Amino acid sequence: MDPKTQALFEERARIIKALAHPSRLYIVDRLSQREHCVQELAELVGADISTVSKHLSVLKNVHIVMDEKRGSKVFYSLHTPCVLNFFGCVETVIESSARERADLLE
Amino acid sequence: MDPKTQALFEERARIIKALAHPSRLYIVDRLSQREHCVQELAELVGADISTVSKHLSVLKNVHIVMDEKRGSKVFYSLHTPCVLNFFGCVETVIESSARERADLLE
DNA sequence: TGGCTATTTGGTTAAATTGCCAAATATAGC
DNA sequence: GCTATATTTGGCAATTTAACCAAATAGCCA
Repeated sequence: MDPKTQALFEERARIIKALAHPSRLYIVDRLSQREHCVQELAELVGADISTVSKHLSVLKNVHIVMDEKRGSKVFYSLHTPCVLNFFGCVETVIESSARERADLLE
Repeated sequence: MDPKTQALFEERARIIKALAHPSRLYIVDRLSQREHCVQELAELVGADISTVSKHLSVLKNVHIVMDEKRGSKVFYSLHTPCVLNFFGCVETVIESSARERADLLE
């Protein structure tokens, strides 16, 4: 694989990796409805605030979310809502493997 | 997060995690053109055959690829070509952050 | 059968990820 | 300035992931 191609796929993997965690996917899902501060997200996810803060920074590093400080709170929102299209594709994969399992049972 | 929701997002993450590696993304890309045997993919990726075989089994576990044994070779192909839609979304994210960097320079 | 090729699996090591706690930082209000 | 609230950061232990080599497995053909 030539260096340029490698760099391209590494960059792509970096984005996808940021999404490759249940809590982060859930955060993205919640943010698709409306912005939330860290505390709210921590409660929704059911994890320590510091843990959620780190998840958010992972998402921010690849520009999937953005943050805005208002008062003492930091509000997060989707910066690239296009990632929601991922879910549709993922559902298709899940359905496809479910269908396959069903076929095996027949 | 209730157990059912959690299970859903864990399942989604499982699919996305399978794609979250440069070599695996490249493999999917190559398989989108045509089927390949393990040896060919190992050469394309530039890694040990056993390494590529393991990457393929990760992709097979989530039904992104499928394999078919013909003679002594195993040919892999895309089982859920829909994952190619991912790339478009990922490109958008990359462009968006590139645009942002460009804005900062102005 | 024996040897050859193709692939998978096991083992080991290094690196990355995750989660929590505690400490540091920043902001608001008194 | 002091205190309370909100968030980030540092540190650490546990888990997972990735890569290679070597060994095991499977199929082909002489």
